[in-house]
Amino acid sequence: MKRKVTLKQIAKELDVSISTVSKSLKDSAEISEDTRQKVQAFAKLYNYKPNNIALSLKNKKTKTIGIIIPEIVHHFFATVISGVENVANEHGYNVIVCLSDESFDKEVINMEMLANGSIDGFIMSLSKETQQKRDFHHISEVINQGMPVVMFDRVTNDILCDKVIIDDNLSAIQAVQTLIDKGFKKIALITTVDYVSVGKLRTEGYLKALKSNDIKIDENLILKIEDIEHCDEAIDNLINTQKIDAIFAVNELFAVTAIKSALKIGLKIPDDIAVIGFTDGIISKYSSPSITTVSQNGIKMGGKAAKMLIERLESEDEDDEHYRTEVIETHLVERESTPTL
Amino acid sequence: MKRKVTLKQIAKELDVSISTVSKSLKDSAEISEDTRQKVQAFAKLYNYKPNNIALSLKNKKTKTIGIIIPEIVHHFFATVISGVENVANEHGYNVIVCLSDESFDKEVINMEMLANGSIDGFIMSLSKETQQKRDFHHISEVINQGMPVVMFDRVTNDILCDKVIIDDNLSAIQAVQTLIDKGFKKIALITTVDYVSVGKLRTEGYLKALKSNDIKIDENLILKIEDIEHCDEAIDNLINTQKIDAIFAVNELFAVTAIKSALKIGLKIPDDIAVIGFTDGIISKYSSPSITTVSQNGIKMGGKAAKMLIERLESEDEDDEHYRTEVIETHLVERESTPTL
DNA sequence: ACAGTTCCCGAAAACGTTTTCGTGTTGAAA
DNA sequence: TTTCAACACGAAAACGTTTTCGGGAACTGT
Repeated sequence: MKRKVTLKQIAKELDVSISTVSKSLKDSAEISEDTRQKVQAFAKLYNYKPNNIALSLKNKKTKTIGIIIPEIVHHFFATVISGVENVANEHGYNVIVCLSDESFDKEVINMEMLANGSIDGFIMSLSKETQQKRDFHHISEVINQGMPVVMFDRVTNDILCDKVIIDDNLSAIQAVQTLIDKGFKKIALITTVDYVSVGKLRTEGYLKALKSNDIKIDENLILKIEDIEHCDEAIDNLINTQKIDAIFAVNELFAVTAIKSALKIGLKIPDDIAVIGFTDGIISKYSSPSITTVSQNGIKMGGKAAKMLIERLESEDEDDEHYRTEVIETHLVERESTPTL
Repeated sequence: MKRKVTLKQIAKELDVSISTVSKSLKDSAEISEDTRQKVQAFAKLYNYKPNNIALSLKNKKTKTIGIIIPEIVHHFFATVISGVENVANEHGYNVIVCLSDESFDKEVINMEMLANGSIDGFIMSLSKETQQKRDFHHISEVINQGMPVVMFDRVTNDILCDKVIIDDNLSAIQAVQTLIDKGFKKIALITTVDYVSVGKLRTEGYLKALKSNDIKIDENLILKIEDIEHCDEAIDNLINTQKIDAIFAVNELFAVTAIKSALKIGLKIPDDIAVIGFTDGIISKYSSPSITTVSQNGIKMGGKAAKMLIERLESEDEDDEHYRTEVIETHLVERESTPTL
């Protein structure tokens, strides 16, 4: 076992100073051709690579991005990481991932851990609990210390920073409008509780779309899921008790559960019930029938977020207070769960 | 904006030495009650937190684990990360994630990047290309430098290190045996090319199961997928041209694709064709019909891998050459794609 | 009053870099 | 020969910690 070699060891071995070794490896003109070659050969032989930690300490830059997300097993978040990783790697950055598990406390702890020098900046999406409590002090604190933050998807207006989102409201309107255009009238909504920012916006979109088409809103057709683990029962109940011809679901889990529920009681999709979901993930694609969804390109979101963060990290003027909010465009991916006209 | 405060700044402010500050914060008995309190109060006021990078440099420990996986958008790998993250956090470790994108070069580059001090140890699963090339020098190099590595799922015998796997062979045998027990005779296999270690093992399991039941092997029923992106055509072809009554697929993508293909030509599942997949993921659960699979508990695998790595990192004798291979048990999750007896 | 403790604190090294500045040697020009 | 520049290299500081060691002051016991 040969441990990593350091400048000091090389210096000792070749009987020169540490500075000389360092400069030689950087091809500094200060060092004679002879010495340079000798040092470089030796370094190559022993496979010298500078120690990242020492560099980080010296440069006060870690070249590492911290990501904090609620869950990684959600396909959407996985794609975002993938997008971040890609762009980060291109720029020589690494990615350190922390999961909040939708818990406020874990989010705070993770942020504090990473904020003490481990990373150069954050990319994050709020946990449910954080959105519910509306407590963002941990984030503003980090920003105050001069560490840039980019929020995506689940964001808040209470924090001033760069953001990457989709237009949840408009996308929902368009999805519901599509259903209306296809002739559906009794459109149900399956959504989350209101404190989840994106759920709320999509719900508002649903309402707006109905209103602008003079369809009266039936509260019985609106299902707000509290407990995601047991959404089946609630959805079964909705489908069994209400007369509906279409469903707009704010995520793909609700959409696929609705489909399974409808199939279970012998309904035909899309003939008896049409379904549009949100977040174009793996479930929608491989469900039978496959599900029409509003695509929410996680790779693009992650990539954009990484780009914004890195630009800020490498920009000249440190504290540019001009924050941007990028809106990623969405589009409807039409599949088997909606009829073709 | 108030930047992070350091020991030096506190020392200057209170007109004591850096050592005194450091010791005070550690409640050292060396420092008088008075001074300690004064320092601690000041530190609290300014929210002092020690700089992780400096600590890493000093302690030669980063308290960070590096994960290298082929893809993060595969649900299985996401669950593994989740498992690692959980255990890691419990022990005060962070997790840095790198994706190889199934590419040998990216795997090597990522390992080299992280190996230069950024992390204390690796948890990894081999990329396809690496398995094909059978070139593992980057891994043995890292191990040689004294950095522990734990491999999971896609492992190799060419490297001596801790490993976490499932018994792919046995699990496949059991799955196929289940199909046989349920009365199926014409069982097709949809698998990967042979250089993917787990695919090969599962294929062997299929063959063994058939042999031990005196069912003769029909090469026409064995489909080896080269190009995963376009597996549809190949699978369509298999189902359309061969008389089969059951399918064993080595992953859930193949399984769900087979189901969609069968449904397309009007076959009933599980009556006309039964299907068992591998890797109990989100697709199998939410497919219609839902898919019977061999569960491959990623959370548990990741957790186990993290535990093994941390144990090694924190063990007394550095280079304990006694490597272990943990086998995570699997079980068949029976769903709608197989008939109940 | 003197030695021996005890108490409290600071200096300095160490981790591995990079970089600034200083210095000794050489050679050439005056 | 003297002077000065060019050249080649080393010392040291800096990043932020922790920890060992040494030493001055005060106190104890004779």
